[in-house]
Amino acid sequence: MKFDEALERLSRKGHRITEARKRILKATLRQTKPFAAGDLMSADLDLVTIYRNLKAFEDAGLICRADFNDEMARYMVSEPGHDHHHHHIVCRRCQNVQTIDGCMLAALEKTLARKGFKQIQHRLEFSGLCPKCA
Amino acid sequence: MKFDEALERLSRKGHRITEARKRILKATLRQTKPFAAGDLMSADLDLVTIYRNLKAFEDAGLICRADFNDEMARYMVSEPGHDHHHHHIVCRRCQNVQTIDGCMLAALEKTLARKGFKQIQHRLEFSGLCPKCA
DNA sequence: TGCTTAACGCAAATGACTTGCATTAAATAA
DNA sequence: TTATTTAATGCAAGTCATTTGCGTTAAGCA
Repeated sequence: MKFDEALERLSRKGHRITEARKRILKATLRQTKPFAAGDLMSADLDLVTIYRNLKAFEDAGLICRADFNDEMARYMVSEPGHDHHHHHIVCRRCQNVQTIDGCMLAALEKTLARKGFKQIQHRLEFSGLCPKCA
Repeated sequence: MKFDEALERLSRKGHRITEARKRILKATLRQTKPFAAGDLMSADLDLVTIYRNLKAFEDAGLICRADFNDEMARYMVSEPGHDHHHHHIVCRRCQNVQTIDGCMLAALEKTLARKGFKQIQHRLEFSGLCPKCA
């Protein structure tokens, strides 16, 4: 995701482009792993402003939440072109993320649908040691 | 899970059988949906004691955590005989849970392993409207 | 260039959960 | 059975991520 495209998307959603927002956006786009609000912290930014901006970024589709099992919300920068349904594998050591394209759960959802379930959704996250860390 | 078997398992793990523990255990075994600590609250029980007991129950394998996306920990009573790997589908309306036996993700994990990932794990939760609620 | 209102930053609140500590009472040994 | 040990309890207070209130600042439009 490029900085200018991100600004454009924010604008289009009616969010103002402020200095703080630009700084937080830059820090966000710099992230290569799932990150938490605290990871964006810097001396000249209020944490509250970071939280509010993460909400705006999520609203504009710049980032998406991907909680793991720890106690805080994690986000990942959305890659345009990956807007469709997909899953991730996160390295438990280096936290790097790879996208797993395609999803083989349609068959199972169909089975559940046959049993009478409606509006089925799923959340699936893989973790492991990535090739570098293994 | 039967009350007496649960007590037995707690004992075997070195946990004492106290009055408060028995009361919390009874309330726990009464749950049919994923429940949170607060769901076990009652006038004569301290929330702290509930938290500590949930930890003991988890340790003894009586319950297991199954977080959904909300802000608190959820637990489900373990059914003996379902100790193997499986997933759940939770109704987004009535919160009822059904077990999905078997897991079709082995193939995908194999693909990931072929790419060099090690010690792969996954977390998968389905949600939807159950036949009754649909 | 002035107006409206979103966004900011500070302080304080929230809510789930944990920790410290003195007291009580299981489980075990005597 | 009784004494002993130490886990479990209950209260108060503390964490920690996140949210809310509010007065002030400034973005973006008229």
